[in-house]
Amino acid sequence: MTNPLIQKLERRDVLSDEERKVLDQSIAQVKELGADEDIVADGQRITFSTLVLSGWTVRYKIMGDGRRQITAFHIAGDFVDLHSFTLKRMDHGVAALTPCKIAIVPHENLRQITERFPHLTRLLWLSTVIDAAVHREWIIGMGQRSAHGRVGHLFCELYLRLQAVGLAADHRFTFPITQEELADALGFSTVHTNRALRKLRQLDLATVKGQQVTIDNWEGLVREAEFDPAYLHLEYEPR
Amino acid sequence: MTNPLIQKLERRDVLSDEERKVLDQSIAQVKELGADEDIVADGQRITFSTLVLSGWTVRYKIMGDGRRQITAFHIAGDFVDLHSFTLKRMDHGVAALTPCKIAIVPHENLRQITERFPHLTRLLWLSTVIDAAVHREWIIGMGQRSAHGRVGHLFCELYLRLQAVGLAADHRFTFPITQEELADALGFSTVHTNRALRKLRQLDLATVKGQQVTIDNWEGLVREAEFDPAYLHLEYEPR
DNA sequence: CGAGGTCTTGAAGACGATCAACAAACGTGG
DNA sequence: CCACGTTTGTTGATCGTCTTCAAGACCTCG
Repeated sequence: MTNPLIQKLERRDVLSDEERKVLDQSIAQVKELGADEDIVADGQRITFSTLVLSGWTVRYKIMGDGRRQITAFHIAGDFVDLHSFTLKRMDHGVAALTPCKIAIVPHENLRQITERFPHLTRLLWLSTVIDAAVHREWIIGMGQRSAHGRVGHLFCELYLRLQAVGLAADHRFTFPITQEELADALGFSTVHTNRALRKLRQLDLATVKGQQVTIDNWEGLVREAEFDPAYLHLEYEPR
Repeated sequence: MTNPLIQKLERRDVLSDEERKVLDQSIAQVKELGADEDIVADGQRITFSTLVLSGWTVRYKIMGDGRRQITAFHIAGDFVDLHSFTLKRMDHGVAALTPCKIAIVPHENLRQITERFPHLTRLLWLSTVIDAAVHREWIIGMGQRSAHGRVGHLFCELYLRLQAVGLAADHRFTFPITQEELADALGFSTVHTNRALRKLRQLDLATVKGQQVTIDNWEGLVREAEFDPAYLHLEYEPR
């Protein structure tokens, strides 16, 4: 199996053989996790970062009253907490949503990449910067988009991200997320989330059936959700 | 005047004389801007980044119907669009809210820093990663906090950020933002924003008078807004 | 001093939360 | 393979939050 991070980076720039090798060698350990297992705890001081090889994970924060806000979904190729390399301490938790395979990359190995491989460093930096761009898009959605627009926007985003690592095609993808988890990401109640999904169905834009999302009308959904893929920065560029 | 970026970075790690010098020399030009002037346009291909030396700026996105979502406020020492160094293309606009003094840092100079100064590179990377942490906290607020909690949280954040560059003390700071702009950042109507401010006043937590914010009860506001400064990563650490 | 921008308040209506009940799907043990 | 319990999804009803529209007060700066 090819390292999905390499696949993701090569979508945006050329990697040399040496860079690919360094990335692969930076992995100290591969682990398997069960669904709902914690990967990193909020507030934890940390000396390694975690790369998702397969499965879905989330970043989240628990509020005083027990409510949860999910701030990001992560899939194969995503470095869930690469930011902890410079931050040193987590400001949120990370958990597996589904059974996952993850790679542990010690911060020391990342530090050596920054010392010796400037171009690769810029690409890793790019990954965290794209994460931030996705965060901004979520802020925009939460501030300005309708409920069903928010769900639709997320579906568009996930479809393109999954497609970039070969996990989606034909406007369909596996979505192993309960409505409760989706609600925690959108900042809605589960009831309202359910109604937003119903609205997307009624508008013939997207359908969720089991763990399968089908985008029935991509153009229409893009229009309704005001989705502009620019923020995912999927273009090939020298960085 | 000392470069406020250096002040901000030195709050988090040691800079060598050489690193300070390199940062100062990376500035190609200093410009003065009037209030409401655009700094960078959404979608623009860009070859330099902008550092705020004084004044307030915002990142924002305009929706199809003309509504605006502000995704970040920036003050002295903030690199408004350092992320464009790796992204190459803007996915939002940046504008001056007040008259500003800004420094232009060509991407070529940043590239050379990544080639020759790994530690300084990590600190610049850190800046973008803290931006992302702030974005996440905004997502959490928009998803879970009450209206006045959201405003209060923003006040706590801005107070600490301003304090870190010597622009606030005694739980007061200058806040040159209209309620309309504040509303665009919170994702509220101006009317509701006004009522959230009134509630903070009624709870004796914070008061806005003219362009001055006074936090009347820091402990109380921190509790009410569930503010935990950890996400600002203001600690001193070797990075 | 007057005019435009900003702030404040009231009232009506839309949107989203909560509570409650039931249906459907899933998984586990018999 | 079926039965049963548990989790997840769906819908209705009621209530609170936030938006919109509208009007008046307060600045501030030419």
